[in-house]
Amino acid sequence: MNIFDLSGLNHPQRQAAETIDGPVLILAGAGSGKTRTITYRIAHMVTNLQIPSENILAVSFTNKAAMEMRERTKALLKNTNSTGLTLATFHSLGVRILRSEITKLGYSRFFSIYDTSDQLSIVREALRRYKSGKSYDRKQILSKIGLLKNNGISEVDFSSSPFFDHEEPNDLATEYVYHYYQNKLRFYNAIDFDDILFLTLKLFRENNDIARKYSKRFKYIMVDEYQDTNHLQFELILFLTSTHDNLCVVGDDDQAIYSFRGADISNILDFEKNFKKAKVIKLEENYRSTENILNLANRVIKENKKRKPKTLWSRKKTDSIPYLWKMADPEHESQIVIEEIKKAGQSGHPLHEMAILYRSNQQAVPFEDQLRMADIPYTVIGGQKFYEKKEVKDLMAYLMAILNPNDELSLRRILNIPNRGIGNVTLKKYLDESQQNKMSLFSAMEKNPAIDRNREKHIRTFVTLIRKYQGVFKNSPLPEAVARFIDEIDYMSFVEKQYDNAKQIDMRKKDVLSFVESAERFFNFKQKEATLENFVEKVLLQDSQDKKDESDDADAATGVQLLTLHSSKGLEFNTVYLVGVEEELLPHKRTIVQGEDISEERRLCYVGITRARDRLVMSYCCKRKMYGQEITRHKSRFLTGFEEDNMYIEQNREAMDHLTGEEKEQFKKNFFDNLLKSLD
DNA sequence: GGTTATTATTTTTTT
DNA sequence: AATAATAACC
Repeated sequence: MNIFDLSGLNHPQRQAAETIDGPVLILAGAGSGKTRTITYRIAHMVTNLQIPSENILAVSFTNKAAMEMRERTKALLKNTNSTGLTLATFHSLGVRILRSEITKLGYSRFFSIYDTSDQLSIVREALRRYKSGKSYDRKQILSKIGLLKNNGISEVDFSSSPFFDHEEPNDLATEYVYHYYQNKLRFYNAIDFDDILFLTLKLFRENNDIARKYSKRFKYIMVDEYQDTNHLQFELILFLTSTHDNLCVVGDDDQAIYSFRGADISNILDFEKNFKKAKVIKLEENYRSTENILNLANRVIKENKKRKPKTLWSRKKTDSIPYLWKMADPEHESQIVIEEIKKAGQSGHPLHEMAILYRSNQQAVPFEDQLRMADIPYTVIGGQKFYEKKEVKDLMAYLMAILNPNDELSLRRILNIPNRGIGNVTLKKYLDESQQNKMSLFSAMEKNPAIDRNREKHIRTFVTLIRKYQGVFKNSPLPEAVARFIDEIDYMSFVEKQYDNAKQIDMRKKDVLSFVESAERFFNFKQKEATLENFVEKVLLQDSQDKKDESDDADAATGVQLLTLHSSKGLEFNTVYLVGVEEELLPHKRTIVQGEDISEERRLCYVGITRARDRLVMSYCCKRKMYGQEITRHKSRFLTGFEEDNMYIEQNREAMDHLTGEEKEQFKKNFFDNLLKSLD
């Protein structure tokens, strides 16, 4: 029998890995070897304790974290059969459960999943019907609906819940919209992201046997990033542990950064209250950052009041101190940072060990420009989602309509793409027809294609197309079916017609091709399970299970890494450039105006600092364009008030503070020499 | 039915 | 500044 060796763990880590039965809370500070501990724990359970891998469930928050865990576990268990192991995000687990059980809630198993833009268009429709002189903010109403769902409140319960204020016009509008919205979704056989958790919970509540079934299957449950779980997720965990109490949660209250999504930090703070006899294990030794970086991080986070007491420490001593660079504007900022990265790259530092972290996605733009100009490879993590690109969305809408013709939103999107002579007027006629006969738009078209004699042929062709491809997708391999479909509707010609500039066309076509490639990879990876519904789900949940294959041939993981502070959680790099550390950006303007929860912004800053192993450079700009206007900016409050402690060195890069007088003269001379040369 | 011009609105973070 | 929604046009 194989023995899995746990001696590579320190004492508390080992204790965490060996405490298998009963509730366990692992308070894991930044860089304390959290993932290592979890993966070793799993390996210990499977190899040493002979626990069948299908009884183990590990849930994490983001796909990236899930993938990292998956790979590291796989590496530890390479000689053992661990295929039954379930490593998932809450959402992917939810979809998996709903796929096999959702009929009990009156949906068909081929439900569509709607993203934010789909949601917004239904809200817009609802608001148009909700006539009341005043106009409402769609986004505000949608986020209220999200808040309600994340607190387990259905459209029926809203008006009698504490979330409802009958004197607040926005709530009255939300009340109407919420009903309208849910009715539409049910009619379309569609669910939104929040429904994935909401409906899974509903399913468990109404069918205790199903909840017990899953609880019996998952006898050992681990939840990563527990500080970022919300109320729904907490209740799901309660159901999953209804037949046992083998629950191990891992988290760090200092890294709670998802409250905007309903995350409730009291889940972790009250764990010992909610789960009696819970063992608490603290991991406080940081293996990642140098002492100086860690000291700065501790200094920044210290200002937050409501924290679990802990002292992170590191053995890594160095002389180098974090920098704060003062820049003129974002162009200057990106220029200086990229120059620096270029030099580091030339002297042998691997590019993928350097990361640029920022608060909001749009900050990436000037850095991308500079990197492209300097011909340095880079990867932007997150940003515009693959499925948010117009062409991908079109194709996805087709796939969803083929899967679920009741999905009116998808159907309407692609009805006239490419142009097939079914415009708004015809659509209107069929919408009326569908409403009158209480049938879906697609059924209306199929049952009565001749409402308008002139359009009959077009309608028939469209209905036949969808029906035909339902068969094709059933009977041929996914990538073949996708390619054949794109060919049949001559989508590439349509793309060509849409744009006049050749470069644009080229890029859009590439998106279409990578969509096909992604289907191919999915097929190679999943084989028999590469069904249409699984593929659609994968794209929508941004689940990159097949990422490994991707990086094998495309070197996706190389190059400088560009990502938001949010998506940086759980990752680490040798060098971190934390850019835009300014008031109104970090902390973000929105949180300052609302006058609330600045502590979360501070945690965000803390997360950024603690990503760095050896070198940390922060920067801020003196001016920045916003709403098309130039605005003066200031250093973030998170770095003010302790300048004399020398925890970081501030340099004015505009005034070349980092150079000696002699170097400055040399620089100026070189600058003018180069200028003269370029004039020749 | 489709295209273009004008106006209004927008900027946080992710599943 | 850039984009989406609406109105006016062909």
